[in-house]
Amino acid sequence: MSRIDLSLATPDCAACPIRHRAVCATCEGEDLARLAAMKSYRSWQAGETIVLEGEALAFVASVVEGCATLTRSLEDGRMQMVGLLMPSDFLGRPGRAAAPYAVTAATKVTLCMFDRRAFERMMVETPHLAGRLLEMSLDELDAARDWMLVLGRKTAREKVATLLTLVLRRASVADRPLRAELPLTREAMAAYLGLTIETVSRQMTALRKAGLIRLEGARGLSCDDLAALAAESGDDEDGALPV
Amino acid sequence: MSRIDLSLATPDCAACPIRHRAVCATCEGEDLARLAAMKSYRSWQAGETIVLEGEALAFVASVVEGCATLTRSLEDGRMQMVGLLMPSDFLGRPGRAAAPYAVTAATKVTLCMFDRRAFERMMVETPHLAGRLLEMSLDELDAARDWMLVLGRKTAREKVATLLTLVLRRASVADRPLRAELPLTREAMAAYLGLTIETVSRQMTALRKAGLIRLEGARGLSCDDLAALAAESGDDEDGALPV
DNA sequence: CGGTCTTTTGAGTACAATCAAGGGTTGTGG
DNA sequence: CCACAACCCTTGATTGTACTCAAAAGACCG
Repeated sequence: MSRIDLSLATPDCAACPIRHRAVCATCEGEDLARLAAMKSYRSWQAGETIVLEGEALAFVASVVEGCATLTRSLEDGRMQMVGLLMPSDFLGRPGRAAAPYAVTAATKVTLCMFDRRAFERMMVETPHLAGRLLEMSLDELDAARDWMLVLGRKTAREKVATLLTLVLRRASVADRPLRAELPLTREAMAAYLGLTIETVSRQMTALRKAGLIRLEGARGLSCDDLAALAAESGDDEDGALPV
Repeated sequence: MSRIDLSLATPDCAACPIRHRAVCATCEGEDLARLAAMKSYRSWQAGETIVLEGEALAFVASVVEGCATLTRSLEDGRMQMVGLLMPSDFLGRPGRAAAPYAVTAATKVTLCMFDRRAFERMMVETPHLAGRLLEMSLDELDAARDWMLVLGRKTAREKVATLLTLVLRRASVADRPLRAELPLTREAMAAYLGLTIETVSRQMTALRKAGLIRLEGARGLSCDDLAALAAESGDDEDGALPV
C-alpha cells in the first residue's frame, strides 16, 4: 500500500539534513566513515509501530525526517506520551536492550539506524561520540523535566497553548501570520498533554474563539500574535520551553 | 600511586558509603586521587536552599547522604518537583552553568562537591567517567519519563500509593511489616505528585482506613502487605518504577 | 456515494482544588 | 513545667475543571 519506499540506497552523510545536529555532529573523516558503514535507512508510515513497549532493540537511530512519539501505558490502557522525537533526535539506549516505552510514527518517519552493538563499541573507542550523546541526553532530561511541570501544574488551556506555542515556534521563520501543520492528531496531543481528546478539542475551540489562533481543517494552524498565545501558556513572558 | 592527602577535612573515598554507586564508581587509583583532590564536602539543613532556579552553578556534586529536591516553578508560584536526589545521585550539568531548577534540602543533606571546570576537564581526559555519567543520566531520563506517566494519567489515590510504594521499597530489607520514615513533608509530596497537600493528606487517610498502611505520627509509615499497596498504584502487579 | 475515522459539540458527573477551621506536635521563653 | 507560638497536618464544605458518555458533523478514501 505504501507509495514510494524512501528506503533507497542510504544517502550520503555529506548531504544529510541533520548532519550537524544529530548524534554524528562531532564526527568527521574516519569516524564518519565508520558510522556510515554501519548505517541503514528505514521508513515508517504515520501510525505504524516502530518499537513495542518493553521490546528489545537491536539498533539505535537518528530521526532523519518526520515525527515519532514515545509512550508509556498503564495496565488498563491509559497512555501517556513521554517524548516526542523530531529530526536529529536520537532513539535508543546504548547499554540496554529493552525499550521502556513504545515508539510510534506520528507522521511518516525515516530513521538512520545503527547496529546497537557496533555503535556501543564505537562509543567506547570514540569518546567525543559518547560526549555528544551525553550532551543530547542531558538536553532531553531537561525537556522531560520541563514537561513534568506542564503535566503536573498547568490547566487544560495552558497545556494546549503551551503545545501550540511550541509547534509554531519550531515552524517559525519570523513570518507573520505564523503558520504550521500540526504533526499530531488530537489523540496524540491529548496523550502528550495528559488530557482527553475532547478537552483538547474544546480548548482549541476556545483559543480560536478568543482570536488567539486560526484553524484550517484539523491540522492547519496559524497565529497572528505568538506572544499573546504564549501568554496563555502560564510560563514567563519569554516562555521558552527548550525542546 | 600518589596518596595525596588533601582529603584531610573530607572523608576518605575508600570509606565512602556511595563509593560504588556514584559517578565515581568506575574510578580507581589515579583517577580517584584526581577526583579526591578536587572534592569538598558541605552540608545543608532540611529546608535550606542549595541552588536557586536559574542560578549559575560553579560545582557538580554527588549526594552522600540525605535527600534533596529539584523543583521548577511557574510565574504565579505554582511549583512542581521534577526530581528527587537520593544518596549517590548526581547533581549538576557539566557543560552548562545555569541550573534550570531549584535544588532544596528535604532532609539534612551532605554533598561531595567537585569544581565544575575541573570536573569537565577530567571528563574529557577520562572517557569512562563520561561514560558513567551518561549511564546515570539515561537512568534519570527513564525515571523522569516514568514520572510523566504518574503525573499525566494517575488518580490522586494511585499517585500517593505509587510514592509510598517507592519509599517503602527503597527502605525494604524484606522485613515484614515494612517500615520507613517519609523523607518528605506533605508539601513536598504534593509538589512531587502534582497535587495539593490537602488531597495528599486525604488519600493518606483513605489508604490508612483501607488498612493498606499504618501511620505513626506524620512521618512514620509502615505496611504489612506491600503488594496490596502496590496494587493501588495502577501499575502492573510487579509495579517496579525504577528510580 | 457510502464507509470509516477523526473531530467537534453537548449534557451530566466526578474528582481534586479551593476556602476555611480545627488538631497535633515541637520548640521557646517565662 | 506550663503557656504560647509556629508550623504542619487533618478534616469539612463547597466549587469548578476536566472527564465520561453520547451523538452529530466533518474529513478522507476507495
